[in-house]
Amino acid sequence: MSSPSTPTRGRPARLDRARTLETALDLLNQSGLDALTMRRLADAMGVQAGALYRYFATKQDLLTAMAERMLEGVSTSAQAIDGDDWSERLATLARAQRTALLAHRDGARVFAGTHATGPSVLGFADTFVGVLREAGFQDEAAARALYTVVNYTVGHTLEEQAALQAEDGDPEAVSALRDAVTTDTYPHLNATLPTLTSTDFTRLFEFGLDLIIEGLRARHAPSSAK
Amino acid sequence: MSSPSTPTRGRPARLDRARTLETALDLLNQSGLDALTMRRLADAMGVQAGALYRYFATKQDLLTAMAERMLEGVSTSAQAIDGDDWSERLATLARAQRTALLAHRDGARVFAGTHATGPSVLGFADTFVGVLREAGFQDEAAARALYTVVNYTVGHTLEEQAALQAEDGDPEAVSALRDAVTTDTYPHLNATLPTLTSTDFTRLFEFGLDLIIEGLRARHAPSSAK
DNA sequence: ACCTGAACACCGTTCAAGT
DNA sequence: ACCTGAACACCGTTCAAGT
Repeated sequence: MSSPSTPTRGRPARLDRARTLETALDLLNQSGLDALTMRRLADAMGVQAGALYRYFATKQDLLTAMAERMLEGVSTSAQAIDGDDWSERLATLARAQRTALLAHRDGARVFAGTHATGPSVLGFADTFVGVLREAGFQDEAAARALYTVVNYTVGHTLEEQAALQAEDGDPEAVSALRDAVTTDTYPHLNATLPTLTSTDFTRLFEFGLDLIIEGLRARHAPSSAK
Repeated sequence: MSSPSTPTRGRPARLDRARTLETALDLLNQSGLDALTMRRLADAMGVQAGALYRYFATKQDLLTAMAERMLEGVSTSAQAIDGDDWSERLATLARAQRTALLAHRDGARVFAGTHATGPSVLGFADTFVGVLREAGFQDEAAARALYTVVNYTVGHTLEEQAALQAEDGDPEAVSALRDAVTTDTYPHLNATLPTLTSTDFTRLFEFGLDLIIEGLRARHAPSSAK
């Protein structure tokens, strides 16, 4: 409860959780997740690698804190839009999560690889479930819908950021798919190739999000039509 | 086209892509992705680590081949169920993908971390898009629906396998969530806690899959009501 | 042709010792 | 109290040299 970060009478610490987290997120944006090592982070902080372990028990711990930090403020984005119906508020929340993950290089990979349970993540989840419960959905449906939307959003953004990285740096992989599909072996992929290789990820995300919300609407038994 | 694996007159090779792939998947099941190193795989094959690079250019290459291998046979599973309507065939395909990923430890993580474009993956995609096109969906909708379902399935299974690992080995994390939620800070999470912490992942997967299919049904303009 | 041996340039993590 | 220095036990990848 008081180990580091408590004001003491010793030398002022060159390290602390908040500054380290900030530097780690900067490093992530500049170099990507694969290049984010404890040694490089320590270097950026002007310190030896071992010193980081006074503030983060493991690298996984650091990544979890980063994931939590990335979602800071996402839940409030939907409260601003009050008065809208539940479906629009849900869509706003999902879009806010995607945007938050996209805001950092490999953001979806960091989030998917951790199990953050800080106030940002829990606040987001609570707001999400609240929107549905107040709209008259059953508790079970509301909780399951949270997972559906979050898992879809993370899955989509994972794919989106992977595709963005494949574009620059490895353009062979894209044309490799094109070549493989351009035969009579995969007639349906061939026929839909323009859409399959489209880079309009926002449109793609909206399509799936709309399907899920439409599905929710179908099982919506309005008790109090607010 | 003929470098290794072609029958030659030299010593019989102790290594080849197929056997190495098999061993890698076994090792994955036994020890998990984090313990799957080139050195340990080489050890299991009775060979030095460097020798693996005659068959796989990089570790990423090996993982991609593993992902492709994992999805072998998933597309045929839906062809067996002929005569069903498009929605049931779609659900069968999605379930088959989840099952294939669940069949290997960290299967979803391997799949999400690669960009496999082999016949298993492309065959699956072609079958999926074909079901929708033949049901009368527009090309654009069919292609986008593929991404929606696949991204949802991967996102869900990623979460499912992560939760399974968190259960045994790190049971504090689960109760940590319970403790954090059991306050008046997150009233909606508190009210839905039983569903949120349920381990019936099949039911959870079916819920989201059903929402997506219901959403597709809503925009289904039947041209030929087969 | 296929594999070994050894190296290169790294990793995450720990911990006595310094200040 | 906070950080250094150095070590431990590893990594992925390359490549001359052997057989």
